[in-house]
Amino acid sequence: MPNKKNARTRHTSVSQRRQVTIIEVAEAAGVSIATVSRVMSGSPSVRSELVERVRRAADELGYRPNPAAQRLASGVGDTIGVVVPNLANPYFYDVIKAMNIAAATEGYQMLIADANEDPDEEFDLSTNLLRQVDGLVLVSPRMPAASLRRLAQENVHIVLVNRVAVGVGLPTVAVDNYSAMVEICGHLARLGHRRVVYLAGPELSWQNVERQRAVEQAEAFGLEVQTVPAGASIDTGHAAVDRALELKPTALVSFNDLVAFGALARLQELGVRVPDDVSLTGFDDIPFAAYVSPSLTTANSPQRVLGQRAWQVLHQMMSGAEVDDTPLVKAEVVIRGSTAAPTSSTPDRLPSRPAAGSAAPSVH
Amino acid sequence: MPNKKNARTRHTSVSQRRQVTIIEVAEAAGVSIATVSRVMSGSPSVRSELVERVRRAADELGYRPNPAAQRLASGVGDTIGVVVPNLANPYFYDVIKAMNIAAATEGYQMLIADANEDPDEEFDLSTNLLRQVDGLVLVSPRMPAASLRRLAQENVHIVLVNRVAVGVGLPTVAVDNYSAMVEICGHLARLGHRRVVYLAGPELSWQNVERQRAVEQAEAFGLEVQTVPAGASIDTGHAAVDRALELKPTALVSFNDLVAFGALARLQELGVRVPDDVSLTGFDDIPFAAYVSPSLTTANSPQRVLGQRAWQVLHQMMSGAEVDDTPLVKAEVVIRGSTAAPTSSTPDRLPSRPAAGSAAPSVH
DNA sequence: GACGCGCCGGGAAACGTTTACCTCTTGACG
DNA sequence: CGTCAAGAGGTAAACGTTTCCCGGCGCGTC
Repeated sequence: MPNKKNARTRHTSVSQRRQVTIIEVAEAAGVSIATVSRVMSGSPSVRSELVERVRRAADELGYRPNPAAQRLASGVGDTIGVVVPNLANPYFYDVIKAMNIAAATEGYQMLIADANEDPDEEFDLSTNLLRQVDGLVLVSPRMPAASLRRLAQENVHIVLVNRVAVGVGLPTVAVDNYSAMVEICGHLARLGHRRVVYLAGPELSWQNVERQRAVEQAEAFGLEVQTVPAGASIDTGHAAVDRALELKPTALVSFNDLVAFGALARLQELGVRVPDDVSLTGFDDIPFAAYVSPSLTTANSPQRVLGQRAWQVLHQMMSGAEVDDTPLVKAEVVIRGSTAAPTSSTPDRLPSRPAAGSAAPSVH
Repeated sequence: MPNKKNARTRHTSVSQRRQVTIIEVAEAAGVSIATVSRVMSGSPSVRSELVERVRRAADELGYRPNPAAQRLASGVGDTIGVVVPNLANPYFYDVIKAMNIAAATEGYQMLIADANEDPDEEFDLSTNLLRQVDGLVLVSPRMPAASLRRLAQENVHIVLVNRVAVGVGLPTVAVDNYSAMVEICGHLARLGHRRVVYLAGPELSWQNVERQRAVEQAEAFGLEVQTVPAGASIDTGHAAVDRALELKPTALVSFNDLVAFGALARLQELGVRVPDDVSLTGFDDIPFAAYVSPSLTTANSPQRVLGQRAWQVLHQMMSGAEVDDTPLVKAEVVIRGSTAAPTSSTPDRLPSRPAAGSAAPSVH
């Protein structure tokens, strides 16, 4: 048995100390397990002397109740599930974080699942989670309304974040995407933009539908709008730019900040200046939107508020309370450096950087 | 009973359909519950005819095993726990995401806890999680070695990410912070920097200790190093700049990218140009480091690799296998726009912009 | 001084699985 | 033709709680 050249330290099996159960505590304290259970759950109907004795016994033995047994016996637990389309998107983290803080305060934990932008996986994950949590939060779910409806019939409390689904009967907490996007378009129109390309998000995303609807509505402002699919991430935003530029826009309206970042990177690679040659907007105002260069004009989607409200609503439901239907949360447009008036009349994207004057040759 | 002015839609209680249990399936299929259990867990010792019958019955009834009962009876589950210092730090996103993908492939779920940079909370959360998961991943834990040792004695498999703790006996997956930071310092020294301030991370962070050790070692390069505490987030980085500038450095070496972002913002507020007046470096290379302006010189800490390896190691432990001690993962230094040679000889940080005017008041 | 009512606390039945153990059947082999 | 082994599947005992139900006891009331 030649010893391997690779040093291995044996991190072998765990110590097999058996778990301390309620029975041992009961024996140590000289009471019945019922009493121990009562003490642990703070029932008022135990003499304080016994409470004391049980507490001490539990401490000394290092007793900690078995959550699986508790859940099985009582039917309730202390865990909520969260399903998000993509764990790499900072937008969701702020929502999750806020929700987690709120939930943790109340003693709840979070089981998190990443659906990878796949509606089917999303549904499957939700279905699985259903069985082991007391409540479920679906953040920006992409699954069809029919799927949502099926979930709604299950034996769990569910709240939707950033997805308004009519006729499904699930309480919802969402941002007013439409108004904010209209405002962004208004801003661009006022700057004098005419040809705009919308870098569209996931087709099945409600937020995308809303934002796109807003952009298209902006033709009322005299904007000429075209759409190019661009996903929801940096990569996909990056990849969409070339097609978008073929449409010779003066401004790029991105589905979200990530897409805008990707677009920005690609534009810079191409030598297209922002906002000089083309303006660029994002959506969400993730913490980094202020730090890119140029800083991003975007809409501040209040993730914290969403997270908190989502928990609030879920908690109400779990407590059997009637739930207020929360109105859409306003998103505030924040104007930064990535938008400006278009330079020439009919600006053609031309990477060439003529001296200092930037007289781009007019094409088309 | 005046009706409220606020429209409320009653999202009342959940439908009280009782759960379908294994017993009903057994009855429907005309077999014992043992057989159902065997079929569900894919035991080979069941006639295929029965398998078929049970499957059909289960499907028709919509049977899904109760996870709590399974866990209680079998002693194992399909959940791992993850504790991170701060869910809002993008560095962790990719680690978590990679880990989640790997784990999900194997049918495992993730219970996530955010310790809020608090070592005590970290320990408590870990202790809680212990009881309900099959494995635990502690990402960049700040808790003292003694606490880790206590956790190590518990009845669960634990792996540490980015925390090397000797004498604790916990397998570890970590980045070679030291070498990368030495390299960063070398880069600065080569550029001609002499006075450097290290914007230090959390004192209890192993990564900070390593990085700081590297920076201090850089005095061998002729660097004069001073340290200012700066936390791990944008805010704290922002707040630390003023104190750092009092030391009149030509370069700021940040604990991580977030701190660097905060510092950058503050520097810009103060009119201090980067890298002209002062150079700035980060660490981690989070996805946004390339997009700030100036883009950030930093070290690429391979989060994906860490996440994958962490799962790998944990999985090995859970399967009872012996675990390879993984070597430190290399972090690659990536040089971008935020570092340059210091301007004058003995550069007093002077925000003043010689050419274009703007003589900022010299602060002490 | 008996009776009844609250409070406490114990006994034991769930909760829904997994799995050890046992029985029965069937086929092979001597 | 008898014996034995192997395979299939059923019975029931865990797993560790919660909680229903009930008995005992002390005290107030008539």
